[in-house]
Amino acid sequence: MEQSNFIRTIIKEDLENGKRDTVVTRFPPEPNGYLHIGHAKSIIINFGLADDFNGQTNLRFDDTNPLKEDQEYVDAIKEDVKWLGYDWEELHYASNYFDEMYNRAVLLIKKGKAYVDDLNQDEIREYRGTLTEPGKESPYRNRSIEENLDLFEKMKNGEYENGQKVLRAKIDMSSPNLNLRDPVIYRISHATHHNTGDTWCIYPMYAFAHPLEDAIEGVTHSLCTTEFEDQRPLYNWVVAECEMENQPQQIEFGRLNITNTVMSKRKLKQLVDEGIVDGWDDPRMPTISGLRRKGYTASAIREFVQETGVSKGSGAVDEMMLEHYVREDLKLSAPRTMGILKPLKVVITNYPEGESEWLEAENNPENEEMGTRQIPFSREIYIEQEDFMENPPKKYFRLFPGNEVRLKHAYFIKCNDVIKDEDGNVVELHCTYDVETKSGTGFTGRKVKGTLHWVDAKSAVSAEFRLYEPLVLDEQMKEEALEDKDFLDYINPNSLEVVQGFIEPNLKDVQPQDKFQFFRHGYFNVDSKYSTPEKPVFNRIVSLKSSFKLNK
RNA sequence: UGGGCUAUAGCCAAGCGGUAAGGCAACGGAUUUUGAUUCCGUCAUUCGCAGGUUCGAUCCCUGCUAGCCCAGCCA
Repeated sequence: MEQSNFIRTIIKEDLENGKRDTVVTRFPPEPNGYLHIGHAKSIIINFGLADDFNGQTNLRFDDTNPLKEDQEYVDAIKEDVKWLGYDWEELHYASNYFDEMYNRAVLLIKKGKAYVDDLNQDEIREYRGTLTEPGKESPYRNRSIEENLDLFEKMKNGEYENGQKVLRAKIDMSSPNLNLRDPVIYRISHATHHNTGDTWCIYPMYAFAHPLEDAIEGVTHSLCTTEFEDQRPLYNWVVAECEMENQPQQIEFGRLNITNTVMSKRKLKQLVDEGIVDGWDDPRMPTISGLRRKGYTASAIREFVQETGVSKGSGAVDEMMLEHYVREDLKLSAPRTMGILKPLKVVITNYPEGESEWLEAENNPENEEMGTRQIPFSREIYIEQEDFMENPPKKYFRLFPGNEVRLKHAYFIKCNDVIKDEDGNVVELHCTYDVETKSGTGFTGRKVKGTLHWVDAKSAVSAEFRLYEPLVLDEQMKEEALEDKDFLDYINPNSLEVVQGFIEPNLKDVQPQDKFQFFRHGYFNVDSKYSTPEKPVFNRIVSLKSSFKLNK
């Protein structure tokens, strides 16, 4: 059952009442950075809606500003869209329409609907007026059509410096909608474009270019975010005055916000440029590539976005919801295994020295098709440091002196002695095991409250685990407003914790992007950048939910 | 304080004049060799507020209030 939302309703009506007989959407990123999960929402809405109505979706690079764009971003964007599971019908570049756009601008001039302005940037701003006061007309506003044509051509021919002249639409300097106060539609920029090279030195502005791109491609429903709502009258003006055959309809939806998540390309780029993160695909980044490297699956992202809905609201979705969908997705597909993040050695004093045995373990008790594996067990093992307390509070089910617990897939052990170093730190535990309690034998003689995961010390494989927290926390960001600080001053110092531990020997050949559940720790992904055959590196995708709270 | 937009549970969100879907979170309880999962149950007599229209209003009208967006030669 597909969810109901206002855009779907509009499209359905357009189809039913004959306003449209097909649906064409487009995903139009500017190649000036990597895609983030907010873009994923746009992708899913555009491709999803077109799919549902047997329409088509194009990928179009909105590359009208050579100063900020780069081929690297074009490539990354294509990869991310594909990885999310979508195939575009046609691939376009706005820059391929520069000739057409130029001609349409000339048409506007000929119709007396556009003029070349000599005002500089500051003057244009002053003449624009304010939110509450109307603007005033530029002294160059009433140049003759011939002069405008001549000047515009000279702009194109490179006879002026950057900023010396612009082409403006002639609309209404007193409009309450600032976008209609003679918006600039072409500026001079002597810059090399990633696609058109040095062919052009004038480039169309978004407000002029975007509606033309949509119209040229026959887009029916041009879906964008709400900050473009005020541009809609201008969008329609451009389509009409440029006499475009197709008339796309712009519809705006609320952008995706997630708690404790930076969702601004500008800020994300800042984090990358200043080296605060390890590139656009740093697992802490909300980029598609970052989420992928962290271990998120495309289907989890799709589920999340779909369940999160489409509306015009501007609220923030709880990050817990994103985490929920990746747990849900990996629950049956990720093998469940044991990893020790912060090891504490345990010697089982009554286990024969030099001996070891193999124990059978299910790979996923909720998915029997995943089969079983054999894991070694012997006299010395590692358990988690936090699974032992010398002086536990009430309701602590794990190990403490005199207490007996179950070792997952193995035996019951009881803690007898605590070995400490000179500083009083617990460095080793001496326990005894009970042969009769072996897993799978159906032993019911007595019960224990806790089950611990463990790894055989002799055969354990060293591994690195990377644990993440949000890069910035909303609570701390609130102070930013009060204290006039940059958001970089609020980077969470605990956003990355690296620990060295152990994994089961049968995990020694893991490959990048392999995903596992380590019992009680959560879901992990083999890092695609730092993991090596000698030393696997695991990124924690998400922890398991836990109702356990240590109250001291 | 000009214009545009939005207000439904702690969060996201259906609902389109006939008496409040769903998901996340939370909280009980059962099962459990992951304090996980699973299961069962609880969670808006009321839809920002105040009026009005109507037999009947979350839905239509009016007026308030709150929040978001707009003064790039960015997109």
